[in-house]
Amino acid sequence: MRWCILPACPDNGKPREFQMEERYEPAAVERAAQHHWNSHRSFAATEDPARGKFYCLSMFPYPSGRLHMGHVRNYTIGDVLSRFARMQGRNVLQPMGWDAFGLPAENAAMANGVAPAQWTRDNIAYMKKQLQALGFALDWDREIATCDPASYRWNQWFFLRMRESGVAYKKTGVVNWDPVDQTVLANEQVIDGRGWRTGALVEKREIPMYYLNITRYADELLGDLAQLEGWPERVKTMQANWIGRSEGAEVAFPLAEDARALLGADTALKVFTTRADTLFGVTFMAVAAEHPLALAAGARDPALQEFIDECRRGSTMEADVATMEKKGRPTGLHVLHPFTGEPIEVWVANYVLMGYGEGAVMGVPAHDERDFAFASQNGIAIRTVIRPQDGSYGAAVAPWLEAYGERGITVDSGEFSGLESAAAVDAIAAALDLKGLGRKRIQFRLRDWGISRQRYWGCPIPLIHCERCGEVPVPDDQLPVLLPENLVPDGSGNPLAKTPSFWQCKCPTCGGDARRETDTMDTFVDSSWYFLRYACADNTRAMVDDRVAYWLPVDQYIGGIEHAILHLLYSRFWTKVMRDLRLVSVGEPFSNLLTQGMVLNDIYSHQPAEGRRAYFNPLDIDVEESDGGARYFARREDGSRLEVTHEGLGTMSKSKNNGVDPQSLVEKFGADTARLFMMFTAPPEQSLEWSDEGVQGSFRFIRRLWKAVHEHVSGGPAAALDKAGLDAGQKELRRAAHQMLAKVTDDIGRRRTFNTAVAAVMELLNAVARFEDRSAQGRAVMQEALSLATLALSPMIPHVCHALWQELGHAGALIDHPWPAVDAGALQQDSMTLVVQVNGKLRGQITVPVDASEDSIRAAALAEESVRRFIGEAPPRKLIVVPRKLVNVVV
RNA sequence: GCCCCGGUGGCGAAACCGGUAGACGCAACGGACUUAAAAUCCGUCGGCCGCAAGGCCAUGCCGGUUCGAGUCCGGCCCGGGGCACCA
Repeated sequence: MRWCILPACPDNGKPREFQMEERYEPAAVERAAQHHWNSHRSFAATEDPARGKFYCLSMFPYPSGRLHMGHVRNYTIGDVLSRFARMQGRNVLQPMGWDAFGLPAENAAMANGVAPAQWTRDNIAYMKKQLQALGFALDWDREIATCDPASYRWNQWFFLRMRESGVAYKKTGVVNWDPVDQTVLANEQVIDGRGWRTGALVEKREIPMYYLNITRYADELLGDLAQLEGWPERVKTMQANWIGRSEGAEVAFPLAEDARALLGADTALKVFTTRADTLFGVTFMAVAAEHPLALAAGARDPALQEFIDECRRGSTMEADVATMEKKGRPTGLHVLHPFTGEPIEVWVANYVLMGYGEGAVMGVPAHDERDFAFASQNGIAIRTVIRPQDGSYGAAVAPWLEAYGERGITVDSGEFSGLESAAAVDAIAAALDLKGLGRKRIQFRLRDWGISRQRYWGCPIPLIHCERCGEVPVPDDQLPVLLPENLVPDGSGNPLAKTPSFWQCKCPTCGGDARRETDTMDTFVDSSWYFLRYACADNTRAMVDDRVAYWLPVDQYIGGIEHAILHLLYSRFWTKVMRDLRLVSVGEPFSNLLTQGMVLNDIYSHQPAEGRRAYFNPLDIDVEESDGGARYFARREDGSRLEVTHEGLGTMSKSKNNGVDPQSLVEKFGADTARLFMMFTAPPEQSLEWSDEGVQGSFRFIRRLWKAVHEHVSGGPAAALDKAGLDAGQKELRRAAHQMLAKVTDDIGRRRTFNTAVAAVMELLNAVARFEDRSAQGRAVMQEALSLATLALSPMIPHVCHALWQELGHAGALIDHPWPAVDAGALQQDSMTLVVQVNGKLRGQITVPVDASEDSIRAAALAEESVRRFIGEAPPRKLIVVPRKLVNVVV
């Protein structure tokens, strides 16, 4: 360690926080910078109506134990944008908190016997230290953890308001049931249709649950997407498809004699269809296994009942349902065609879901691919009732052709024959309406949001069940319903249901013995409004206050693309409900959205003959290449090796054991290197495949920057810059510096491509290294270039820039310095280089004055030697001049 | 299965509105410095042909539009995300 000779500081008499060393020592640099920010409370945000606010929000983490690279990437992006906005004069709020309820805490409890509360709070403490070490410009005064009663009491309070307004209601829903553990399983806990701990075949079970009526807002959630100009198009497309508005018709098929005998005379089998024009092609009906008609038929037919039971096994996941073999059984019951009165047999099919639409569909094999497959497999008639406009096929026969599904002209459809599809839909719907058997209707794919969870580590639903009074809300003045924090789940059901001290209570209405609700809320509830709470985190008397009106909407939201649908849709919905209950004034919570790509890593696993699949960290894998491909071996703690399967790439997660802990990176290279690496490696929206290499390069760059400043300042203070008196070389470096600044300003501010911003500063630093002019003006230009580089990099690597700024002799801390302005004069050039093509192929270059006329450019291009060689004697057929870019000679 | 996104040198990437493909960095290789190593600095670095000048090929695959396509259109293959109880 060596001390250098310090240059005098021109106008800064303040003592140095440390002496500049020749070597870059990240630990000392980061300690000093963080000390400055903390002691000046640089990031504590206060409401100031006079200043333009900038609410910059990153999705809060689940406190899983340690930060992972996805967090570092996410929070560095947010920090760069926050610090950039701050330098541009905005009043910035960048808060942080913890999505602290959820399943992993219960899993950890089962594995280690630690109470979820303790585990969660320990994790929060550790991860908070990690976040602080990374130097994020966060206002920690507003920190919230969703497992704190101060936070979740407002979930409960607002749930009761939603219940009063009818947004929250109760109905039955389907869950995964593990018959051995007697417990409800999350989809994640169902593997190949079996419970992850017991291996037992999972059953579907219907239980009462609370729902939020998000479908009431479906139209608005869809329509308002158009306002969200600051959202990525792909996210809006995904949400629009998820909401899935479709225009169609509801059709009621009256029950035939056989079905009426079982179900009563008044009922009809209702379906929704977007293809009412194919109504005369219906040759069967399919209902879900849980449909009343199926249940009634099953009761008198043991073979059918067996099939219904089979349908009830397996998972509730749509991906499973969609990929499983399509099966069906006839019920022997019939419904009547609404126009012809012809009997149509009703089938039970495993691909029809009770939760979708009416739980029943009409089968038109000739014009629907899935119905076609089902009919072919089960020997059901196929009746063509649509002819394409060009008459390109006669009857629909195997194999299925795309054309069968297209719209056209109706045929063999009674009085509705000969109509174009759209007209046929209108005519048929109108006729159905007259008969009272149907009407046009809009159907959404979106389903209501079930929020009940039969789990411990979540927000208790504030209801009391009384035998006399029914379901009674917990009075507001008794909120919050506190979650006991000392329970340890064992995997067999909800511990709350086994804890009488929790559920035993008195009815608030009659005072008699009553039972408290033991279900807790989906954790998506917590994340649907946490961003509002940051604005007023210390308010113990109300969910929101005036400060919410100041900060909302969020100006920039940053988070993983995996949240493109559920979390973002639920938050939009929740905000609209709060608006309708007059708690907030905005209808959309997030003005601008940046969806960060996932950080991916290899996944290695081993499936033992019995028990759970084990995952191994990529760091513990040896790869052996051979002719037949690669084999993978996991090194185990006892020194043995186990051959494992490479499952491919996947998002870094605890469950796949493929996370990379940023801690070692920070300890070895410092926070700035970790931040720079994440920003430089890929553009933020793109997924990033992890690799250890490359980190060195980021560290090396910071060290080169440090060295360049050190060498410069050791030459003493620089003279004042005389812009008009520069020579060509000085002008060139100055132009490079301002070009860099223009690019970085645009890349951070508009394009949000931090990788190219870093590359631009690297290029400038390469030019600085080549610049050997040590004259007074040479050093003045150098001083400006290094100062601009420091400012430009400061949102990304704030610690080292804090130190370098002082070294460059500037008064005041960098954190309080505004973003610099580009000097247009520095960018001016006399000549420019144009590319010359012949028939679109690059053949040469010409250099012309910037103000050259098009004619002189044409002449110069044609005179260029290699162009003449390629065009030969032939006169050019066409000359294309693209201003400031190129000339293309076409022969 | 359905919806969304991506695929460019050995690797991460750049090319912003259809106009020089590979900026910037990593790795590798050659050299300088060093007793040595590290660090640092200089140079080479898509493929093929050529002594060179230069030419040809090349942005997952096949086809199209255009004076000109990594970029636009159609079809396919592969990878990733989501699919409502992981968060």
